[in-house]
Amino acid sequence: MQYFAYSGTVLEMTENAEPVGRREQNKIDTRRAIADAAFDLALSVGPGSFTVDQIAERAGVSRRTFFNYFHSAEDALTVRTDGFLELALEVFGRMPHDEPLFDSIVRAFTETTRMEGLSQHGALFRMAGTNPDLLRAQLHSWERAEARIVVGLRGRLGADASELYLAALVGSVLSCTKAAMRDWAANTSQSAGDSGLQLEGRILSALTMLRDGFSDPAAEPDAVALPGA
Amino acid sequence: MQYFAYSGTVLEMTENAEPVGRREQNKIDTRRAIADAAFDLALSVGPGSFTVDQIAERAGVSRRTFFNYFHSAEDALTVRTDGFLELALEVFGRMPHDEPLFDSIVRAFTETTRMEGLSQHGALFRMAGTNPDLLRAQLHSWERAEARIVVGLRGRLGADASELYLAALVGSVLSCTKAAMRDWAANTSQSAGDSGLQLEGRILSALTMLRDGFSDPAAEPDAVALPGA
DNA sequence: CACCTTCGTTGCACGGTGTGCAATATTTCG
DNA sequence: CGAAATATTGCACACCGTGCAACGAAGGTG
Repeated sequence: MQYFAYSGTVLEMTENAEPVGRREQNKIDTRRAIADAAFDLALSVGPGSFTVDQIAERAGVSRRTFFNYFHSAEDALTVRTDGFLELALEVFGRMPHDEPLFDSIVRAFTETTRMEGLSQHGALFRMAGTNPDLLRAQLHSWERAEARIVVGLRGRLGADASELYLAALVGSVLSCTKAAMRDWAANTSQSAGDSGLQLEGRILSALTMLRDGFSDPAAEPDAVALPGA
Repeated sequence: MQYFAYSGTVLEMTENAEPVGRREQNKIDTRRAIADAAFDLALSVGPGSFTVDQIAERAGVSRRTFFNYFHSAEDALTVRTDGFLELALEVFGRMPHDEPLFDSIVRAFTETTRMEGLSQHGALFRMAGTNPDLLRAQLHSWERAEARIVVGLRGRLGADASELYLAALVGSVLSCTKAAMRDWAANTSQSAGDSGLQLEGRILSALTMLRDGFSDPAAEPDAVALPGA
């Protein structure tokens, strides 16, 4: 129950509401313990090479309890992806509404890259390359985020935007971010100290391409400066 | 073995190479029979509400043979999605290389909507909305297509384009197409005779938004004319 | 504190999944 | 035809995902 392999992850977003009882705190701890156990196992023996029983045992819960929290072993590995996207949406929500939309989007994602445990995301992306089930779980995670972001963006854009516009825009933005993260995960060693900056640059590049309608195939990935801060 | 519920699907693309022996033809038939059986069941009892054994029985093969062809029940339902995207890539490959890239992309997708069995795609999209596993399988299908299209596009653009540019562009194009198909599936009755045109219009709208960098949230979804033909 | 209510955890059972393996049936080719 | 190549099938087995009922730990009330 009290298993902590990676002390700091994205999960503490849910710990903000201060008056949290033992019950809720226990659930948060359990969820974290399971997610951490799953991630540890995925790192050590490889994704898809371990069973739910192993996760449960390592997390100190029963097999049945695992399924009370997650639908599958792969789902336990998308907690971090979910957290990243949830955080990005939250950051986006705090952007001033009079700022140009594109700048808000870019800043929401680039500032989110300064979160903790970024290197774990790289590992997850690389793992998804060799495990179809994990890839599907991650794609689903992005898909869920897409739906939430559409809702958030509709509030900002109002009734001017059609549903098709919203879906196409959000889908494209997330595709570009995904592409940036994949490129970053594939071409960055996990021990690079400045990997956060490398990711920021790639996200900015991809989103700038999007803003410009992909009119310049020869756009230099790293030749753009970051806006704001 | 000789089960044919839906006579015409996308699958006959693989039947072009004429000198096909008995062995190969049998495999194609079996694959089709399984896919059709799965689709029939999904339509009649709903996705996720039937077992692999039922598919196998309806297709006239053993349970074990089903797994020789597909990983899961949901995978058998992505055959049509795979076919659509494969066809789009093939059509794109036949576009003249001196045509503007954007026009080629739009034509590749809009012309692909004239394929047979289009209404089945609408049904699949709607089913994915109520079944997470099916949704994941479909997302995976689009993901695989993305990888193939990147390869095809790299050949056309040459070394000018960075990997990030390619991935972001293809991902965005597919996201827009996906958004168009979802919007179409959600807002079009399956019995509409002109549903193909409605889909074409939506794809053109979404891709036009993409080309313009999503600069106009108030873009009229249906106010654009189709290029070519 | 005692009591009761609420709710999270656990074990159990059961049907379904996905795959390795060996036997069998079918196609291909000399 | 006969042998090699390959597809299908049954079987076994580990694992998955969930309903259910029993148990136990918070939380509230007097």
